[in-house]
Amino acid sequence: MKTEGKPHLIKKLADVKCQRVDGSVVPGLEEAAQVEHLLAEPNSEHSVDGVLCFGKENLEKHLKMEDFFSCALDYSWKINCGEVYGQGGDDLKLEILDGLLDDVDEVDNIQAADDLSVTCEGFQLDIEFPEKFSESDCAPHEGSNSHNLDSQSHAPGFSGSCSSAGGISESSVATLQESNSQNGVLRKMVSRDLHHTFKSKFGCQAPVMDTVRPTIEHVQSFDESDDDEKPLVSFILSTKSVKCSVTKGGTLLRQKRLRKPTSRYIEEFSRNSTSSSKKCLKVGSQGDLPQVASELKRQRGHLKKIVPKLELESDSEPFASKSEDEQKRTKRSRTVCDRRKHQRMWTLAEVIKLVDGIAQYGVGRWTDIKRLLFASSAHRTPVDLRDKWRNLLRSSSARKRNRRELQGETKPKHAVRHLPMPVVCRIHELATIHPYPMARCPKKPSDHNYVPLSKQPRTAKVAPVYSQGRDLRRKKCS
DNA sequence: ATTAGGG
DNA sequence: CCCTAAT
Repeated sequence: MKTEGKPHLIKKLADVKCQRVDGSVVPGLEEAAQVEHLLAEPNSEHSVDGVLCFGKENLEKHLKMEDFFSCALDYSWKINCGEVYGQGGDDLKLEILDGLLDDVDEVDNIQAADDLSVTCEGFQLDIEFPEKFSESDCAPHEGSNSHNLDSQSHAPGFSGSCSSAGGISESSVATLQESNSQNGVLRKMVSRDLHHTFKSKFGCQAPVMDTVRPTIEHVQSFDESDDDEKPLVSFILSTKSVKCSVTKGGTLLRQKRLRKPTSRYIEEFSRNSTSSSKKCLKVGSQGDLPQVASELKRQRGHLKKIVPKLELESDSEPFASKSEDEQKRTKRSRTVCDRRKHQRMWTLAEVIKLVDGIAQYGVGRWTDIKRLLFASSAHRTPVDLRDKWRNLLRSSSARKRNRRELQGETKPKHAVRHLPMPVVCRIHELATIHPYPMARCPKKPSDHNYVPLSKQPRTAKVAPVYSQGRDLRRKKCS
């Protein structure tokens, strides 16, 4: 805030508990200083006239602001204010204008926000139809909200509050009270009207200052954590947190917003940097690849933790859910893309190694196999090994079946591609020997005396008997 | 953290 | 190959 050169203001503010003076609030206001319309000029140790003129100059703006507020306050505030201005006593007028002077920066602040009108529309919509959040509302809302987000640094209290009526009234009230906190009469009036309108509107008591404050702080925290990209996402998140308001801390929100994209970006980044050329990956650059992988993994874990919370919060928030859907859609498409890029063919050597490892350590000890046999290949995670083994089993069984059923056929199409017979035999052997629940003894266990698999450290539960190779997809039966 | 299982 | 639930 432009505190310098306005000692009287400082004093005033100090009198009013300096609610806005602490640095936490500043971001928006500092930017407002750049708008520089107002408080520069009235610097002329404003006599009352100066104040008046100044106030009149900005009367329009003020009225606009009223419009803005009235959106949330059902116009009663506007009317009241107009009356006050039109017929009120001079004292009152002066006081109001004086208050306006102090507020002007804030008003301009709001004005400076690119699309006040849009914002107002958003508010109005929300206020007028709080009970029917229909799909049709969503699109315009999102549009307006993204605008809002662009301007949210200017008007912290307003962005992100459009979503729910409660949120709006809360932050609006907050802003109002903030901006009018220097003016006793105005303040009283405002709060009274606020309470009145709020009461008539929502049938309950208007929130008190104390309940309001956390919202503001929260919104601000949202502000500082905002990043340029994904305005929608950030908006939604902020909205959610505003909705569930006071209890939720800003840190959680930040985490949510930061983590999710980050993992994606990291993933993408690692893809782009590594998979641009496969050879490059296979030969070199393995030094930092594991780190990336582990990082990815870790973040995935975080993600897992965080996402459910997110879903919890999103209950019955129509356009939040919609945009979440959007998120999912984009995410899905991206992941599909990534998956393709990711894919690395299993070489025969790898398969053999895997089979060896399984024969050596047993099925299920994928981490061991990975650590001991695939230590050099960073891109094969234990899960990959397991997947590969699964596929091998499936394909081998399929091949056997094929062979048996259609003996005359030339080649079992894609059943097992290019796998040398010995390997397939080994796979089959292992498949019969090792207790991998799904694929074990796919055919007739009765006529086959399979080894009691005593050696296996990780003896799986007795597998249910499956009739066909397709049993891979079976649900587990009792 | 690791594994099983589904997609 | 990815994701998730279960352990």
